[in-house]
Amino acid sequence: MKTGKIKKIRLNTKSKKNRVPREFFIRDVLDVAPEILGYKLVQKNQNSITAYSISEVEAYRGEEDLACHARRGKTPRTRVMYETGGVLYVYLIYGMHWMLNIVTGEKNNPQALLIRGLKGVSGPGRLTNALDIDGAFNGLDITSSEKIWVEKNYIENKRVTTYPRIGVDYAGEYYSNIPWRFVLE
DNA sequence: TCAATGATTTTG
DNA sequence: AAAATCATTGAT
Repeated sequence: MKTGKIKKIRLNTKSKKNRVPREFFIRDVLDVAPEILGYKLVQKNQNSITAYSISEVEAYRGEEDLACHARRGKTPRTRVMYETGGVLYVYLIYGMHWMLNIVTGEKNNPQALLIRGLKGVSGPGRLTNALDIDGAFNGLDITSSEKIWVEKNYIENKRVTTYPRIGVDYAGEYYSNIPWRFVLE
C-alpha cells in the first residue's frame, strides 16, 4: 500500500535527524543528567511513535558510588554498565518493577542514569509499565535501535533542581545524601 | 507502615 | 544450598 510506505519513510527520516548520538552519552553521568531533562524519550510501536519528555533522573556513578550496582564490581547483572555509553541497563527490582537506565561514560567506567519520571508518568516502575519495557530491552543500543531512542529538545528557561537519590539509605552517609537526583521544574 | 514478589548476590 | 538484599508501589 503506497500511503503506508510513504508514512514509514517519513518517520524513519525524522528519527535519524533528531536522535541524540552516542557522543552525548559518552560523558560523565553528572554532565548528562541535567542536560537530558526535557529531552524526549521516543518509542516506536506498530505504526505509531510516541515521545515522552524526560522529567526526572538519577545518576549512579562508578564503583566508588556505594549506591551504584557496580559497587561490588562486574557481575552478570552489572556487565552492561561497563559498556560504552548509549545502551540500556534494565533490571527487575523487588520482584516486580523493571527499572530503565541509560548507560553513560566510557567503556569500563560503570555509570548509568535511572529514568525516574516522564511528563505525565511519575515513578520508575510505573514508567516501564506504561512503555512496556522489560528485561528484553537490557543492553539495547538506543543510538541505533528502531524501537527506542532519545531526541534533543530545547526548553526555554530550563530549571533543574537536585535532590538526594531515593531508596539508597544503605549507601552510607555520603552517597545516600549526595544530590544526584535531577528534576525538571 | 507494610506486604507483594523474584532475580541477583552473598554467605549477613 | 540457603539467606539476604532490593534505583518500588499501592493498599491498609
